[in-house]
Amino acid sequence: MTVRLFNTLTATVEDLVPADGRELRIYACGPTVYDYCHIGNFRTFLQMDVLRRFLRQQGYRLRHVMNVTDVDDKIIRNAAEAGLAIGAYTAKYEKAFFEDMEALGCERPEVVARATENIPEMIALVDRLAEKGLAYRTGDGSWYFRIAGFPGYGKLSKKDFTGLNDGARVDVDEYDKDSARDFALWKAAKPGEHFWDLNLGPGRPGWHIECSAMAMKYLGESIDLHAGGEDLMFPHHENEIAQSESASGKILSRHWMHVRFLLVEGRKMSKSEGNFFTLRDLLLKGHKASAIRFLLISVPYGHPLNFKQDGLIESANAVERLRTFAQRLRGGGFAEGRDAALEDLAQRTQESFREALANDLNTAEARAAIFEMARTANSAADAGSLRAGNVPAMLEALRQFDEIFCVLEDRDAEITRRALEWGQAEGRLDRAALQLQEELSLDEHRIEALVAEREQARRSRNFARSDEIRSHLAAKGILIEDTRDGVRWRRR
RNA sequence: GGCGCGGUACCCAAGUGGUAAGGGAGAGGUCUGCAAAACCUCCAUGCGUCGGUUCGAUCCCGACCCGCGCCUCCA
Repeated sequence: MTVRLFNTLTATVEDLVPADGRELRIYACGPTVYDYCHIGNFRTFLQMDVLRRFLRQQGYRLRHVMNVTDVDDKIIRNAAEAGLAIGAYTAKYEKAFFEDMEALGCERPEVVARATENIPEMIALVDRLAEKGLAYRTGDGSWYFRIAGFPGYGKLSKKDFTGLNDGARVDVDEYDKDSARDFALWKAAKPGEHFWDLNLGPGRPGWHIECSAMAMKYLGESIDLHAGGEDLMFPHHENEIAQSESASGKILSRHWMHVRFLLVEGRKMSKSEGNFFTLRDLLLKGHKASAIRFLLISVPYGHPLNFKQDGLIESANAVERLRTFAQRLRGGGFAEGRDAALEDLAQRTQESFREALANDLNTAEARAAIFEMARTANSAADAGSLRAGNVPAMLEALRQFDEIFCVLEDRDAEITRRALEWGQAEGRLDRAALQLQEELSLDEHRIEALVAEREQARRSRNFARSDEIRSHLAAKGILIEDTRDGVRWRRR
């Protein structure tokens, strides 16, 4: 099925098709590894994950490149403060980033490109621009891009730069630029700073050039899709377009996708507002990784997502409902035969799911289809009309759902344990986290033993003892359910 | 000031020119030793306000109110 996505460049929904008819070439802006990533960052990466998973499910072949920005002003500053080489400083955060991505169930893109490993390519690109008269050097040895030399500037963000914009907010530090809007391609090194000295003079790359150079290196001069958070639209992506298209004479990307912001309680997340959460913060508060993933992908990428911690509880409950349903189907015990209406439902669910995602990645509608199937199927199972022959198609619908949403398998306790280990090593465990650690320290054998003892008590109709065990476990976050097919336990 | 987005039930949140998906929470019920799970019923004559177009608008147009984002580093 052809996937349709809103294209920022044309402001319309368009088919996503590989230009070469074979492999879709995607470049997505990745993290700057100067700190732990926050959930706003992860909303974007998670939405990209949904996109790539769905594209592959629909038969697309992908070459998805994500950059890791491992040199910039903050990194240089923080590394110097920590007395570390920048590589040593960024290694820690890059590692944490991929651990977090793994915890959230994000697939690794086909190519992960580090800025510091592609400096020669960036320099070559600046050279090309200089040859065309679009890059110039200022008194301090920095290189800038001449925006006046690129007529299309502003076409992505729909900004008009033809007027007299200079002067509105002039950057006083950069007085010798030709125009206040001109942006840095190469920043001259200040004393004591890390620098590369090839043929542009000692310095380091400007932010935008890395993406232009790496997209070109790994995907070619013209790609199918370029994506990132909405804040990157301007100036970052606009500047990439200016650099790449000036150098190559070709369109950088035919399609542009921007993930809208995640807001916290209706406001933009920022450290100064105190509404700033990293993934690790949330895990240590006891939120499940699956709930975080489910919440962050449940609102379609084209809408802002209003994040609240209560939403995570709700999402955890919603995920649990689907897990319970899947378990029920797998548990079997249904009468032979096949109900035609339910067979039809399973097919329709698969179609609705696929169609919702193909329509500009409408994850909200896609998940609604699955919940509808779960409700009807549960109801039928209660009534006895769900037959063994209906199970495979329903499990297939769930499989297709989980290939994208990736929340049914329960890895939550393990992921939280890892976060707790990290928190302990970093001295970041507060009372709530210690309580959580205590709960998770109860191992499965011990739980199973207590559950068995409770079963024994129940059989001899010693309900006092049975309830005592149940409430003892409940206090440790373990919920026990007696079902027709025996006992089942799970963590709150 | 410029550009843009959004205001849908208690909360989160899709969506459509023909009368409001889904999830969570809540209330009542079925089942259960009791719970839990699951299911059933209830929970917006209503989709920011006011006009307009239309046989008909939450969805189109206009004005207004409110909230937010970008325009500077930022997913």
